Amino acid sequence: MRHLLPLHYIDTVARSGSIRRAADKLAITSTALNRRILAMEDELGVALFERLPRGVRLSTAGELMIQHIRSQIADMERVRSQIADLSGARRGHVSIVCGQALLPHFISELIAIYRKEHPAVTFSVRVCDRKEAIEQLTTFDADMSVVFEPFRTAEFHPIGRVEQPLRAIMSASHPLAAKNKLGWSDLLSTPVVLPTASNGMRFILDEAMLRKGDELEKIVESDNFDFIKNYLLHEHCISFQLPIGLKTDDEIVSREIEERAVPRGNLYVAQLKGRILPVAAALFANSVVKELEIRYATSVAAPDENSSVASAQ
Amino acid sequence: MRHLLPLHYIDTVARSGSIRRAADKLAITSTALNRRILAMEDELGVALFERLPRGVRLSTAGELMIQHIRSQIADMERVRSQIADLSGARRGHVSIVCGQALLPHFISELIAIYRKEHPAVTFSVRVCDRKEAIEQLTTFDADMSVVFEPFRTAEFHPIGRVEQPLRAIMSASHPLAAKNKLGWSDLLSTPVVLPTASNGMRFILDEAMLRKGDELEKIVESDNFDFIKNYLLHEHCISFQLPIGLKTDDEIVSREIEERAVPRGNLYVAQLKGRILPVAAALFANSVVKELEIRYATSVAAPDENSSVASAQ
DNA sequence: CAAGAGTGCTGCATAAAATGCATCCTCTTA
DNA sequence: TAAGAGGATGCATTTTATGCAGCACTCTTG
Repeated sequence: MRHLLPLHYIDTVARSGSIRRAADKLAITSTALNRRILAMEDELGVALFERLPRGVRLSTAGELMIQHIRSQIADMERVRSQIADLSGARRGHVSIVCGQALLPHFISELIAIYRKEHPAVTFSVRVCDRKEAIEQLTTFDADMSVVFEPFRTAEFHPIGRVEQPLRAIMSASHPLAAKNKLGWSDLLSTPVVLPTASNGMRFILDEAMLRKGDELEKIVESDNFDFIKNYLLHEHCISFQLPIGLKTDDEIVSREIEERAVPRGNLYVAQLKGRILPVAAALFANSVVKELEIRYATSVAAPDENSSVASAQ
Repeated sequence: MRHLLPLHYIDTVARSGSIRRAADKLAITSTALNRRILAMEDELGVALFERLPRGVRLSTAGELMIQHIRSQIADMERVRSQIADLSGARRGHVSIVCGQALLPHFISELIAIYRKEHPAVTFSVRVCDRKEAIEQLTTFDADMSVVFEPFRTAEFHPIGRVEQPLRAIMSASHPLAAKNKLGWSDLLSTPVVLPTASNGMRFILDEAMLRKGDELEKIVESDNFDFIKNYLLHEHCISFQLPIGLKTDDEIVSREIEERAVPRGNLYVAQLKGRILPVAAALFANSVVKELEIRYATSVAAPDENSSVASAQ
């Protein structure tokens, strides 16, 4: 879209932190880019960027402007998608961020199902922690997020929610594998491998420890679930996983944990508040919410705000 | 704003219904304008306009696009206003549509008060009926509306509401002026002058007549309140007005009407759903809502949806 | 039925704007 | 103190947009 080229330029500069770097990405000279920015600032009457010795940084006015710019670019994408929808072809792109537990089984399966019906829709999926999720939404880098115990701000707009208890995972040969349900004392009786602090499960566990006044015997910490899973095979210890992240596996087994020991957490599907998603993204978000409710709905499965995804007409 | 010139062009063509007419308004040749539209359609891959023998009309895709365009232009205005706000000067423009009753006293007074504090803010006020109000909002021609018994659609977002009973108005010498409160039979006993069908009061009155099964003796109909008011001085008849539209006046007096005869109606302050108003408009809208509640709040004065105007940070 | 007015569209010459190159100046950092 | 990275600027060049004249078409009108 030609008319929002200037906006795209500014966006790139803001992300790059330097006009020359942005110019490289945009495949134009820094001169041209620089002058477009000067022209825009001239029109507005204020500087959008503060000039620093090592580059540029958004000014306060720039912050206001960049939010407008990103929303306009995203909204144009929505319009394009709706227009494409008119001519029969349901095409478009869906950008998702999700927690690590969601990615390997749940999200991948749903994307495959969706793409079977709409082969013209492409996807990008990134893993991120509970704090990054909302950032990705506000910068319009992601259309939707599916995250366990996400940071919730004013811009965070939940469109679906299910509760997820933590389950203990361990090798089949671990002594605790003999029990069906583990209590707090069981968890204390064995070394544990924990996800890093940015993870939602870790958040729940840290709170549990604080409340109980006990510390789990943390021996290894990692932000990679595959690593954790493999480590359990080498030493007799346990770790944790959400039901949605589990896969039946002979070597690794999972056991229920008493709720009074470790409370359930919430898995949220969310979008940016006030945003109207492109057709494809809205449809996919709906399918995620629906599937979550079918598979994991507990007593109260309805989201706490508004269950309906902003419809795309 | 240079970058949304193409968008403004399309908007003008859509409003004008012809490329040549639009070109006149924009002070460019029809050639240039035509080519910009062709270029835009080429980029999108679909025609935004249907070519008719007597001009052009928005296609379905164009309808989608024009909504995006108008919201983009309006939102840029908001950003400009917020940026101006940063540098201390609170400037901007507020565009209001309101019912005829509101205009002469209430709105004019509030604008004067507001402008005393913010002299750099300009206003435009247009009178419109209950149906036009929502149209003006959706086309972004008005920032806010203050209308009695407006049409309510999905795009209509109330930010304030007060109830208003209808009052009977008549010359001081009219026989009914002797009574303090009029019933349905009183209204039937005298000829009446009615506002036209597009008016909210007329809507209430028509419903009352339908329910009662009686017809008021309608002798004159007009869409102009000044005319109606003057007519009351020439013939012994009555008409109707809202408390907010009344002014103490020796020649014309007003009398309460029993609620079971003619029910109260609602006066709404509203904006377009999902829109973030420019700073000045948001502030003025807030002042209108506040003032309405101070002056006319009944038992339940809170609006039925969300009382807070979308804040402008 | 024919003339006329109004419409969108196109080729070509011209005017305007954006771009790239070389360069300058400033500031940080090793 | 020298080197490097970064933003601004003058000037020639290329790209883009504009205006003029004219075409094909449709509907209105006398």
